[in-house]
Amino acid sequence: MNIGEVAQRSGLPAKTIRYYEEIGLVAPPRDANGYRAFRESDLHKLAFLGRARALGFTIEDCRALLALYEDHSRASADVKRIARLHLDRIDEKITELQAMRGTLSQLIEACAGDNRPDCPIMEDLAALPDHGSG
Amino acid sequence: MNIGEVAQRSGLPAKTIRYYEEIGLVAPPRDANGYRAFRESDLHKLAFLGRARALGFTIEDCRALLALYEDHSRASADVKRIARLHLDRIDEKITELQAMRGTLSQLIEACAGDNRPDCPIMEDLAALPDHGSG
DNA sequence: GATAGGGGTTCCAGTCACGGGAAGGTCAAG
DNA sequence: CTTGACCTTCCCGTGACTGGAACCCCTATC
Repeated sequence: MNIGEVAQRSGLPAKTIRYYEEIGLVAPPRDANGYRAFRESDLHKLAFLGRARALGFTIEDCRALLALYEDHSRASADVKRIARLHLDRIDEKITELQAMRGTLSQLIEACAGDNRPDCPIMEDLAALPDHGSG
Repeated sequence: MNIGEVAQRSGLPAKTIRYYEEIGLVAPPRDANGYRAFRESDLHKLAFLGRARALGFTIEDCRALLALYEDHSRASADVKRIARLHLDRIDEKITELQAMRGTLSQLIEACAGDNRPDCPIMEDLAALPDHGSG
């Protein structure tokens, strides 16, 4: 398979596939003309990577997961641990975003949104940070 | 004020303040020795930027907000519009993360997490993408 | 054999919002 | 005069790609 076909079947852009080769996630052999010659196993790895990335795993997580994917004597506990750590990161991010969301939506609701300059959003942003002297 | 004091009072790292100068968000004059000489107004701008960034606004949003901050004949509607667009982006991100969270937590729950290789997480990741022929 | 097009290849630069660290100038205190 | 804390600029690295230039390969057509 050339890169175009693999791109189509894995759902990844050709650029991304080349990048994954560069960082050592896949290592397709080359044809005599220099073209990458992807095997079915490469396609499966790339599809795996695409799915893992879609779930938000970092590239380094993906590298670890791919190693476990290839390791038929793996322990599912290892997979689960990686997934759980990632879930924790996601929860942190969600919490952070929801905090922003809370503040923002309050401010937006309080803002008249008319042609006058007075604006609770501006007032909030303009507040100097607390130096907490107590 | 030198950069150290402004950093402390604004809560921003000196590095970040220099970066904000570089991209034109603040323009403190210089002392004879080449040191940046921040005015109170610069401090206020920087504190404003810090707060806006903490709410997740992009630098370009910040640039626009700062212009409105300085514009005493602004319309609060303009502020509100920027904030609302940002809120929409936050909501998108939250939705995306919650989708990941949903899939991941299901998979994690279904995974035995023992020393056997069988693992629903791996099975999910290994699925080839649908080519949707119908 | 020339040409057009649709593959493929490499390499370089840019993204976003900084952070780290080197190499060097400045200032107040002892 | 030295120490040490501050300040300066400059350049590289981050994560995970994306865009584009310049070039090669292969097939089909005239």
